[in-house]
Amino acid sequence: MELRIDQIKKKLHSKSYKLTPQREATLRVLLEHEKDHLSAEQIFLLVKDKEPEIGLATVYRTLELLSELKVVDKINFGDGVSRYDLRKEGVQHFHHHLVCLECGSVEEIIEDLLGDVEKIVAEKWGFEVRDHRLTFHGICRVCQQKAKNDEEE
Amino acid sequence: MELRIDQIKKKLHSKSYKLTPQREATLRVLLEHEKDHLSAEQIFLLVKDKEPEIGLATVYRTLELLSELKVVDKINFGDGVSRYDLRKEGVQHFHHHLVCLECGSVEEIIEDLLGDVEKIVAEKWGFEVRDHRLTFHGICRVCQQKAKNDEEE
DNA sequence: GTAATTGCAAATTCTTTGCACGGTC
DNA sequence: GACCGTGCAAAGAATTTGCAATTAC
Repeated sequence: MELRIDQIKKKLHSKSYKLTPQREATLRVLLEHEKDHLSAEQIFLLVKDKEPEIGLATVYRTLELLSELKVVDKINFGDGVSRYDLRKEGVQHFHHHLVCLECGSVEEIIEDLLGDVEKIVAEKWGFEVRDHRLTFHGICRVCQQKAKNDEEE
Repeated sequence: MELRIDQIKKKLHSKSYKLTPQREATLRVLLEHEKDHLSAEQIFLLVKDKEPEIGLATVYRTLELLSELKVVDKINFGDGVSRYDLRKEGVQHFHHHLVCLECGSVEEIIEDLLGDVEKIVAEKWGFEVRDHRLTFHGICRVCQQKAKNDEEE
């Protein structure tokens, strides 16, 4: 984790941004909740535990900055809020998501399933792919099992 | 087009909703702009030409209703607004999008490129896919050409 | 007739901005 | 001391809601 923070610190410095305590606290929250797809508000509340003085606007500004540096990705699952997701280290493509329509859980797929598809898009549509967003909506394993159990009753 | 409206009318009635002039005008706008990914505001302005008395709230309520009936899909390209896209008739899956980072154009891919990927998700993650959202961000053919021309100058 | 629907304005929610102050090299 | 970054409050944008009046079936 310290390593990760250090890398990001260098990235900031290379563009003459500073790693302020507020920014570091925000980063730590993101690192501690890598799988959670937090909203700005949720991040703000968690950061407040470490840095009680921080304001919501600073969190927004930090997240925007980290987006710009490609440290986080801003995503949107169709509820009204933006969520922020740390880029996986060393993984070039943005990961995919499985959103359960039943329980709302969000699972991540780190593997890149779109290699072939991107090739097709490049060849057939002449489109140079830089990034992608792929989300599946459906029923997760747990809820499928639950439905099956309910039937048996 | 009249056929399409009639089908939707039946769908509404089957859930004891009415086809009001406002709803019909909204539908007509959507049908006339099938490729355009309009925002609620844009739809509102277009509907106003047909039904000057309509209010923005009604458009929002209509779009929500049509979403519920799976007549339209609500999508989000990461700018602050929701956009609404008519479901293609007879096409089960939701189509994909190519968003150009340079000029902002949005192209549609109607073909389903995800058949194999959905199979993998079902087998490997035990996830029952109901729908998907796939958007590629990159550089469109036109902007690639433009960049090439600029280089040559 | 009557339950559904509308328009309007006010309220909410999420996010951004203006600005004076504080910290850092 | 210039400049970047911050907190706060106010502004802004998108969407939702309450309600009295209206309308489709």
